[in-house]
Amino acid sequence: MTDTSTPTRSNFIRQIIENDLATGKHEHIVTRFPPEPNGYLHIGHAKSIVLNFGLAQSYGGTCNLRFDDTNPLKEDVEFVDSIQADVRWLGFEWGERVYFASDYFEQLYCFAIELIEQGLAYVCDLNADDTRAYRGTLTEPGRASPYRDRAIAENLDLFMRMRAGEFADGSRTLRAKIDMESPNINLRDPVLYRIKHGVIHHQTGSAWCLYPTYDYTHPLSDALEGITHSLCTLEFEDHRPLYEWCIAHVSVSSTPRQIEFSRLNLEYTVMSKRRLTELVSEHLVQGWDDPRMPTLAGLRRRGYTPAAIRDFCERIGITKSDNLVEMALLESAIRDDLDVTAPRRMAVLRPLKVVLTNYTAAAPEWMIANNHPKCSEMGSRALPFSRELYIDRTDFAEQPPKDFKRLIPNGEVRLRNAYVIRCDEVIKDASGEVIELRASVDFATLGKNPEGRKVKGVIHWVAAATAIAAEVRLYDRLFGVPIPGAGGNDYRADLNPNSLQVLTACKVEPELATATAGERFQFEREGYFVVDPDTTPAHLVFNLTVGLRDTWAKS
RNA sequence: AGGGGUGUAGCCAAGCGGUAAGGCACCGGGUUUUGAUCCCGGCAUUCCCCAGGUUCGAAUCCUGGCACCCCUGCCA
Repeated sequence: MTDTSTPTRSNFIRQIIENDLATGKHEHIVTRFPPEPNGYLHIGHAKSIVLNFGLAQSYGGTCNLRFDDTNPLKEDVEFVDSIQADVRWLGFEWGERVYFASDYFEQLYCFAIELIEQGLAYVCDLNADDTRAYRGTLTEPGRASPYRDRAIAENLDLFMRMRAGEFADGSRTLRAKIDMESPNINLRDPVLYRIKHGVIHHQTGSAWCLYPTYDYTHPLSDALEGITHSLCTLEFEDHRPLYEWCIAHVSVSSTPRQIEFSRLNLEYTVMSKRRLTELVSEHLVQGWDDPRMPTLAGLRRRGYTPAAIRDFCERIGITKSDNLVEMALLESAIRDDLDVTAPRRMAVLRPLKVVLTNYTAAAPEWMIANNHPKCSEMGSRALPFSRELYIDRTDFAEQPPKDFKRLIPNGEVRLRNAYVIRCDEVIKDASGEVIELRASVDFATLGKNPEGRKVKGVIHWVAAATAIAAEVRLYDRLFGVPIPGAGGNDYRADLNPNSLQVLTACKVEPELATATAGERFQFEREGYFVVDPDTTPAHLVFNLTVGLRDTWAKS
């Protein structure tokens, strides 16, 4: 497993575990990450993964990967595969401990028989609508189902026949007999089993037409696996009494403890599986791995590193309070990682030609450029320099704003890793647009500062003749507002129309010719970029991971 | 007859009766051939949702309010 140990801060779950270990309640802990294979993992899942696997790691315990596959209608192997790939990518390994709740279907069925025999569960003939009507409301108690007091023998017979496929979908359920008047709606005789004919379960095929519900399956799966601490999100807090009820009334010896923490909310994105699925199926994005998506697949394609995502998860902490985390925190985590690991390169995103009129060398001159300003072990590379170059249009201004320190008419600027040049002439087309600059080189400025004056600006460039064409995809936040869909609006209306900007005429230094998908670089003065899988030998494509901090643009 | 949670700076978050950690953001200043990075400094001057109370002493304990979130799937 990747060394995922980072200086961890205390949180209430760690305190509970430390106490359980200190008092001898547990000798070692067992946690689990229990995704339902009905969608791709997102950054919110990463919080849970890092928590569960991280806890096991730091306390010498184990963490199981368990697919909570109790609803075959919504699930698919595509997702069991992508989930495993994503957890591995994040840096966690589960060894032999990958399980499926469906592995326990037979065992769960036996437990249900136990409940029936104890008079704690019954077959109910109410349909879905009637079940709802009998349940009561938030402020009114429910009423007992007319089938609640069925004889044990009849329940047993009916339940077996449910399994045998004698009854239609929705015609009967197995329900726990708890308390129809409980103020906690989850305890008003919750459904334990429902009938689903004709669906092919991705693991069990057509072996079953009876499927257990989450509320019944989850606690017992935890108990069967010997989970000590079952961590889930806040909305399951109300389910905890039912979780404990299930474990208490069947013959399992282990008693896992459910602990709830608050889910991650991130500004300018959506995290619900329903919405993410819609974005994909309605082609509002280009797929689960669209670089604008908060999915792990999307973040990976965007250029985020596993280490940065883990770091982010540590930074946000674990509590029970509602939260809305700023995008700046995620961006800070990836910048911190990439700043030390990404080799530097020069790439001109919006090329403007510059001709150096006093530069007459026929063959290119080779400049030496460090791959990293602080890490000499990352080496250096040779950069061709020649009479015709490209600089970025935004690095030249005829009418410079205050404190502009790039190139202006008759002004000087340092070409990074090369000479200081002076802009002598501005050439425009008929419409008045600047199409070329004529400049002259100060040959005395290679590797040293000019005498008697200070040149403040430094800009990047590429030599025209040897430049390589590239496509660069600039990404911005997927939504234009911090909380999409706030106030009951359709979240789709909040999509940011400018979340993707494709630049097709970029010029990059020749060193980048051999870059392969997944490689990350810092394009100096621009940001961090990753080579997109769409790249071919003939066509380079880079994705913007995150821009450099830009204190100039802010003011 | 409702129940379950949560409230510490712009955001995240430590704190667990002994006098408000840290990170992000922001604002200065220094270094710099990336307006990056890095470094230094500032950022809740009795304040922790509010009001009472207990105490030598409270963000921490008690009482009463207020605000926000979750729960009426045969979803998870």
